[in-house]
Amino acid sequence: MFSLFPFSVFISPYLYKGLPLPVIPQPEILSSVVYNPITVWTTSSLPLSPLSSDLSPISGYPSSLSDTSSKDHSGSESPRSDEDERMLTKLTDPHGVEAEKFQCSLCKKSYSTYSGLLKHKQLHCDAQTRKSFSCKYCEKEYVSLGALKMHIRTHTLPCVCKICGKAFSRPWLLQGHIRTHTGEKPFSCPHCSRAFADRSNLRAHLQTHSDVKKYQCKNCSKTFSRMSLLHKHEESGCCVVH
DNA sequence: CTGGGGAAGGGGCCC
DNA sequence: CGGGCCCCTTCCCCA
Repeated sequence: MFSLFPFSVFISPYLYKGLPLPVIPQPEILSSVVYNPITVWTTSSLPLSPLSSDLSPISGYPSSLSDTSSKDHSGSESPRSDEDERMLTKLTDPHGVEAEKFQCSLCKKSYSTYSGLLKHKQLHCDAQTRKSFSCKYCEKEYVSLGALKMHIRTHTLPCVCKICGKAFSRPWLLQGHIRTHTGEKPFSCPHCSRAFADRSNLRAHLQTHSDVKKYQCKNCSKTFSRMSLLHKHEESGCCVVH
């Protein structure tokens, strides 16, 4: 479904990623995407995220801005995993007699067809080996220990502000918080004099420079700069079927 | 009431 | 596996 949307008309996150300093792209670079957003979203047609990191870098921009160094989103993923390759390996005995061709890497059961193996994995092995990590502080569950540990930090709040004592789950949250004390605003709007302590807030601000807002009510076609404003609008009754 | 800014939370990805 | 950084989203407050 995502292929239906011309993502490239939006600000590419790659314009920001990987820059050593929070350098904001020059107006002439941003202008075509900031001032002329062609597409608006409705809540029913919204992609998971209009500025999703699945976006392709805007073609034609300098590579220094589209950043291919620190993060490679160029779609180098292989169509088939190593495990799949192993599963597809033909199993033959030392005498060359072909056995069942496809073997489960987990329980070693063999199947004559790949689809048979896939079915087995989906219904049996994968389900059995799928682990669940539960938080001891709440009822959340995660499929990986790392994700759980990350979540637990939201309970333990190990990062404490030395100035006011407020605690945060992650260092960069604390870092952002400290800016509220120092007044540091490293993210400047290229179109006005405003500056922001948070990059996301700058991104939201950039929408206010756009003539056409990208979040559109599917009923009255009114557009909004933020999804939250669209939600507010819809909840206020515009989209109620009379 | 609406729109915008400030602050913060949480998931995903890369190194 | 953990840290760092990315992103989007949400909540609150104010003009």
